[in-house]
Amino acid sequence: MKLPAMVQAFVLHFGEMGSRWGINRTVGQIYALLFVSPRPLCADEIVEALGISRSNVSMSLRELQAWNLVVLKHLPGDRRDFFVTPDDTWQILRTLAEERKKREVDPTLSVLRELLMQEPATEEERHAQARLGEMHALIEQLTNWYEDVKGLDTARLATLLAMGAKVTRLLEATDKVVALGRPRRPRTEKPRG
Amino acid sequence: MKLPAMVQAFVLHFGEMGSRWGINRTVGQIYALLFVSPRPLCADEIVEALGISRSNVSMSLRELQAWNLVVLKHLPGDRRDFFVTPDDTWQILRTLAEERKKREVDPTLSVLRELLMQEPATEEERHAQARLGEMHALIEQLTNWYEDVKGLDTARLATLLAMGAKVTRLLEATDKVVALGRPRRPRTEKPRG
DNA sequence: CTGAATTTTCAGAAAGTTCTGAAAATTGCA
DNA sequence: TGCAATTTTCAGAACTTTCTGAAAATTCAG
Repeated sequence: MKLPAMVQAFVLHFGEMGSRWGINRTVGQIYALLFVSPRPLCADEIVEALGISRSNVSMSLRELQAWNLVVLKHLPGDRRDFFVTPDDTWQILRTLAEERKKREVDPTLSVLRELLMQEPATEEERHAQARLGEMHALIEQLTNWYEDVKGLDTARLATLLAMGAKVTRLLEATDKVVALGRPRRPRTEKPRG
Repeated sequence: MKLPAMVQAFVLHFGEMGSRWGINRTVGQIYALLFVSPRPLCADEIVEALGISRSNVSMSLRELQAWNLVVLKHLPGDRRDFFVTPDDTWQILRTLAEERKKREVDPTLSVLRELLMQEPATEEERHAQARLGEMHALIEQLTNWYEDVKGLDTARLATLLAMGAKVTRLLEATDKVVALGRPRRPRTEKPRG
């Protein structure tokens, strides 16, 4: 590795974190390297920069492509495959959230749903099922929120984040204002333009 | 294992997922077992139920306690340690979020901050630092949101989740209402990109 | 077509992690 | 105190994941 100190530190850290995030060390390092690189890199440059085997780079790049975290790029007059990370850092976050949900949440949700369909045979199973029901409800609330929010464009998402917990205060205030002006009615959803 | 079929299925699934979530198989299984159990279990009961070694149970329980995902409980007139998961499923979620943030986000944030303090020596480092700055800003926005929201009581948190993306519509509506009462000003932000 | 450049695959080596059994330490009762 | 019940520790066995080198496959210019 003959990288600038700053890049090196970042790459190594990302490798470490990679393990905690369920992507492996090499994959994390390659991602980090591409993320800070001012231009597309080809496999051999990555080999050179990280001091790992060519085959490892090849396999890790496949994995990153599968996760949509890097994309392949061809340079004119060069036969080799080059790679970059998407520019938009928010997009990276979205991708990551989506992939992790697919791998880490959806399977559990579907197992829970199946188990909740079953008739509990004993008191013990009845209790277990009730507990599973709680967990299912909770995960479903979270994923519904996520599905709802993930479609927002970046500006709105940023607004939402900036607002944070203040939203609930706003909601309460709005409720009161609405309550003042109107007799109570069941509210129907308005579709958005 | 001589568990009810439903419990067994859940326990095994959670074990599998455990690996994807960075906690290991046994830890996942023990957690799942305690989660659906109608009463506190002691180590030997867990050994019996899951068919794993006593020492493994002991170590895994330590880990779960460190994560605050199970708590120790003493039954009157019994010398053994018993274990339960906290009842409130939301609390479990909060704990999990907090622990994962500590392990998976905070270290990165602090490395990024350090690297951003440095003077870039080359053009390459300048570019890398700009990129790291983007990542830092993004993670910080997320953690700020999280810090803000995590203090909400469960009812408000549920409201917030239920509201989801509709919040931004509400915000825009509120902006307009507020705007009516005030002198017009040029807007910096364009709606709907 | 040929063959050099490049990428991919895969068996097994290396490294990392999880799990066990045996032994040590702790606890609290008599 | 002594002792049985219980929990903890830890070296190394078993298992899993990651990484490599060598070989196969693909690509494309001539």
